[in-house]
Amino acid sequence: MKVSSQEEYGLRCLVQLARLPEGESLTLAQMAEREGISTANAGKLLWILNKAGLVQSHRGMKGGYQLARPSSEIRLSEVIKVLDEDTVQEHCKSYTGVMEVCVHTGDCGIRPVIVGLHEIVQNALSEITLAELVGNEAKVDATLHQIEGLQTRFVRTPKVNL
Amino acid sequence: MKVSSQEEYGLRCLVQLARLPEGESLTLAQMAEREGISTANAGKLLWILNKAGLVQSHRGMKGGYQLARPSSEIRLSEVIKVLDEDTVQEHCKSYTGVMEVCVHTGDCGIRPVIVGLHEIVQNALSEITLAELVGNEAKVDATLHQIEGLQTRFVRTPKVNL
DNA sequence: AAGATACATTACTTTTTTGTCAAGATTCCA
DNA sequence: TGGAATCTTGACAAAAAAGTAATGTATCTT
Repeated sequence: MKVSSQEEYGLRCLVQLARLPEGESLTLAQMAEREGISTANAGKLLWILNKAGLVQSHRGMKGGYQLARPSSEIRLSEVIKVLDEDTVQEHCKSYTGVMEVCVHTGDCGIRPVIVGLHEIVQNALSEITLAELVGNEAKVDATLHQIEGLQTRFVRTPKVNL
Repeated sequence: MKVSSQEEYGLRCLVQLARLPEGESLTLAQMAEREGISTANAGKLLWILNKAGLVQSHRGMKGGYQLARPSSEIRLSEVIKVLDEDTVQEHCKSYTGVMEVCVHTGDCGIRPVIVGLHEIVQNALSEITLAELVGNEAKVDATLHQIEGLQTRFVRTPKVNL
């Protein structure tokens, strides 16, 4: 279970855009330099993000990329989903598909782990927006640890008073 | 963010072993057949699991593999960690290492996402043991959804009466 | 002790994922 | 209008992961 290169760099590019003052944009060359990746690679990533409607591009001089929506309206769950869509398709037509080919019949116990894990991750990521990632390490850290903390607490003690 | 092939098949092999009556074992050939993978591949997976101390092997006739501990004492968090250890090393010397090479200085907001995600996943997996995966889809599903449910509920409503 | 069975280990092949290149299309500016 | 800047796109190359093969070593049975 790991974050792919494409996910990581793609997310970083979006954070760069989220940092910009209203109305400004970044060219591929600028983006590449800021993230320490090649221009070609940045081009590919931004192309994916553009196709998915997360960023808007403009060609020619004065061209570049900017976010398609305010950073506070872009959740990480959406970002990650877009960035590994291609990959996920293959492993087995997304996690549901795993099962149709799976040698385990029905009641095997593994299916819910795979599917459930995916849900848990999406769930956690849906609590964070791009805006929260902008120059704000402490805050994000707190958000995530709040999730983890509660999780641990309540799960380990099945019945709690609500 | 996806479950690698090695993680999935490795886990499946362990579940096969967990299903066995006390004292019995499975050979590579049996394991391979039951999971629909090649014997060579099963050999590699079991070798990793053996090195990590999760299973015990015995050679020669009457040989095979069995769990090194009762299935109720093997948590999925440990299993997954063992199965992608090699892979994780490379991406950037485990998630902490990412940062030493990272072009982002200190307060970038991305680090806690990567690290935090990893923690959340480990956390969820540490709540499940191999024993719970044995022929018991409904139960695992409930466990995981309980985690997710609580998570969503509490995080979305920042202040709750406890 | 010999031979058969089964794991151990390393090197190699194939497939998948990443990353690069190059030719084309659009936009801006003079 | 022409040229420079910049994104677009598909083909290609390199690196990583997954899977296979082959040779070696331990254990059991007779």
